[in-house]
Amino acid sequence: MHPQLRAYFRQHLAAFTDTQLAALQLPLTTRKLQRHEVLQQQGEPAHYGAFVAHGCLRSYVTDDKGKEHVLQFAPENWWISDQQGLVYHRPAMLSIDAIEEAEVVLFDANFYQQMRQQSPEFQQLFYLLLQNSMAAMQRRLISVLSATAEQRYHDFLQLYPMLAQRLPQYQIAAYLGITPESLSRIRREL
Amino acid sequence: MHPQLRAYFRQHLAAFTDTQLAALQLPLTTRKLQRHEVLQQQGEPAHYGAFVAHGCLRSYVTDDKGKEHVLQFAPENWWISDQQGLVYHRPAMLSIDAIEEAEVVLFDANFYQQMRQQSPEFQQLFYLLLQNSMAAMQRRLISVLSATAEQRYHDFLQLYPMLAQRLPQYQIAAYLGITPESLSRIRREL
DNA sequence: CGTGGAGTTGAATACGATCAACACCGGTGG
DNA sequence: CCACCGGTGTTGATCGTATTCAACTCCACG
Repeated sequence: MHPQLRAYFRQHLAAFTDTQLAALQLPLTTRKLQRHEVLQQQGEPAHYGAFVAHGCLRSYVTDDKGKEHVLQFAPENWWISDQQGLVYHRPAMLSIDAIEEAEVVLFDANFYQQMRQQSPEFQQLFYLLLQNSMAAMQRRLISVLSATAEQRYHDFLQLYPMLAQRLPQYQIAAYLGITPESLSRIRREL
Repeated sequence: MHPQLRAYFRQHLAAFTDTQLAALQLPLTTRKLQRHEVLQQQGEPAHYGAFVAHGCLRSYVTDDKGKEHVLQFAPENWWISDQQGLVYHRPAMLSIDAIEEAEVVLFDANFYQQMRQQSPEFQQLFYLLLQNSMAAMQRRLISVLSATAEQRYHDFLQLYPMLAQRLPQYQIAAYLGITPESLSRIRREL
């Protein structure tokens, strides 16, 4: 198992030692990604989800007008996948690619089941993760529905100051749901 | 247990008979709600989530300008709650009230734990439900980010034709993130 | 060098919000 | 039975925020 992932599990699963974790039989493969390399294409079968060991990925959709909308940024120690596509073996609704050169640990559709078999603690962990993503997405939906572009940008700066540094502006714009031009104008007022 | 809830579990949990379900010790209480009766106030401690036996509830937030934004409609056989508030014993981010006169089955913060103890099938069921809500919320976020008000309204009609009949227009507008006036104008073009 | 991606700026445009007035309808009480 | 009322929905005029399209700068990288 990738050391970064082992460390992650150690931190989130009290009941395991490094040795126990190393002994786990999980269907995981490590892979390096170039900048802009695509892990998954919207519309194609979803083969893998990923744990990001380092670098940064994003999930996004491309609408009919060709505009990209970012759903999630995934820097180190985040998980990213098209859950629905993986679980139900349906075409992915999301594309996933690397914003920076990255190293990821890939898992497939059986991963969740196999983890459950090895320990119910994993299931608990993944339930919590899902719950947190859900809460985050809820907050985001509310903010898109109720706040102006400027407020949303400031919220983003508050919430992810590191990402705001790291990411190109047009990616942030695609996350906030505004054009790069609008974001540029917002930033001018500072 | 409320017969509507028992029927629901029977449908979603293959392994249980009615007798077994009736024997389960779950902390559930049934309650009737008047139209507009508030089950939970944004900012106050989250005591209960609800399974809707009949009628229709909604969860929503009120922003600083006093505008309401609907997160979810919950007609018969839907679950509705402020997950985060319940689980982490934090103030609720959402308000929940009854759009129509309703009958609900309330559950508290321990519900999930107690269900797990009685059978892992419950955990599985709730994981799936959570996954589905997540997917729905994702689709909605994408549609708010990428589609016009008109497109979103048509999507809503497609997805929830029944609800569109049942609900007052201004509730639908609050769900779509537009004003009642705008929705009225959109409907004129038909 | 020079080429292309990222960011900025300006002018015109579009979409939805706001504000105000009014129509419609169901219920309540005189 | 009718008058009144509040809640819901409609319509019009105006306004504001963000988009679009185009041009231009800057800079990293070949």
